[in-house]
Amino acid sequence: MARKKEKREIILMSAAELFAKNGFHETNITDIAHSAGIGKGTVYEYFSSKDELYIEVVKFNIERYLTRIRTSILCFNHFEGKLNAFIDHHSDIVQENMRATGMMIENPNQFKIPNGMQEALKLLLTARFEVVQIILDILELGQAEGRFSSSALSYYSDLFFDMLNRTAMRKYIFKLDEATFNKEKDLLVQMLVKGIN
Amino acid sequence: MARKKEKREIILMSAAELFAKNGFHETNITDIAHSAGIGKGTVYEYFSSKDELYIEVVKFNIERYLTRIRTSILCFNHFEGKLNAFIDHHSDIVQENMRATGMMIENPNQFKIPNGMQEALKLLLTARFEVVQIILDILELGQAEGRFSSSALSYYSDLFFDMLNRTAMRKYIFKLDEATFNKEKDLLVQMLVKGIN
DNA sequence: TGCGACTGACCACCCAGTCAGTTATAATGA
DNA sequence: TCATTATAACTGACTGGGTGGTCAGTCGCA
Repeated sequence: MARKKEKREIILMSAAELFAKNGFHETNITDIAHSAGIGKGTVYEYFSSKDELYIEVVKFNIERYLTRIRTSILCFNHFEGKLNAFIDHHSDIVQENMRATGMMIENPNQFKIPNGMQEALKLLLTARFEVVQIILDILELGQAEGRFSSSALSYYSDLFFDMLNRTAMRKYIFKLDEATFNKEKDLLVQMLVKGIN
Repeated sequence: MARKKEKREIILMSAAELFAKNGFHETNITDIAHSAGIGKGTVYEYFSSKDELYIEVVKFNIERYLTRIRTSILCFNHFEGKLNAFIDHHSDIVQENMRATGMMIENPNQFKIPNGMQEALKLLLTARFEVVQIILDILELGQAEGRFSSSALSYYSDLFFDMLNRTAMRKYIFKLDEATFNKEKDLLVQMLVKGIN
């Protein structure tokens, strides 16, 4: 029984890696099975279709992301601590698996998704809302601390998610050294704090 | 002769529309041909493969986007005018064809692209650089006008492209009325101007 | 009448999903 | 402890559907 759950996890991890690296269409079930060290048929013992597997991978990634972010900011009580923890952990996750987080940005831009994948899209949209809500909570805490006053924190939260994401990606894309990256993170925070009206 | 070029354009437009609406994999040549009002074989008189057609569509979209943006900001001489023109026209283009511009955001996030499509990825990355350069020029103009002083305008330009894009997309996603959208555009500009260090 | 534009039936290939057959594991009993 | 059986887990050759690309033949214009 534990064995069953364990193997499911292995398939999920292999699929997550391949989907992340190559995308949905360029990943086939045979490759996933091979990467998980099992036969193709076995995949279908655990997941009823490629679409379902993809949805489960999305769920898996979202779960992992949210858990990690929520845990990381839990131990801070003030605005600055929470914000920095969020920024650092988000950056780390992007670094480790750019596409898994990228999906939250990327997929919601698409109108039509293959076959039964509307489900995956909904999950990603919901996940984005949850992340933005986390950011909003942090900003409201900052507001309560008198850092700024604004009636548009919701808009800024939404924007900030993309700003942070781009900042984290820049490190990867432009192969920035740690010092430059840290400087950009500072500029990001300053822009947020000073820019909010 | 003119006829030949004209038909090529028709195929390109049909393909652009379908790729934009449904994505690469969910668009097949038969549909493109049908939408262009021609037979499937004819498509291959003008384009050697689906990949090449996609690349040409990407070029076509980029060209159209850059031309329009450049033209729109040309007739302004000062920071504010140029910035607002850029914002408005970018928003309009996003509105008209969200995915065509979205591609500039979306695709560069992918590492592996199907078959001979690395070309398309390179084009999109280059296009993004060009847009960011346009923004940078505007910001430097603002700096020359004494609006702000910073040594990181390049970073802010890069960030601003995503900020603007998200702002424009919010209008569509959340079906914002014109007044709310205008308010968010104002907040965006204020955040940029006040947030730059 | 010749030539270029056009066509869609056809082919070759890919791949998700199936299933009959095999292997591992657990259960039972002597 | 081991033989036997039952059940679950596993497998990969195979199938069917979908689609990119071809090409022999048709059409229409000069």
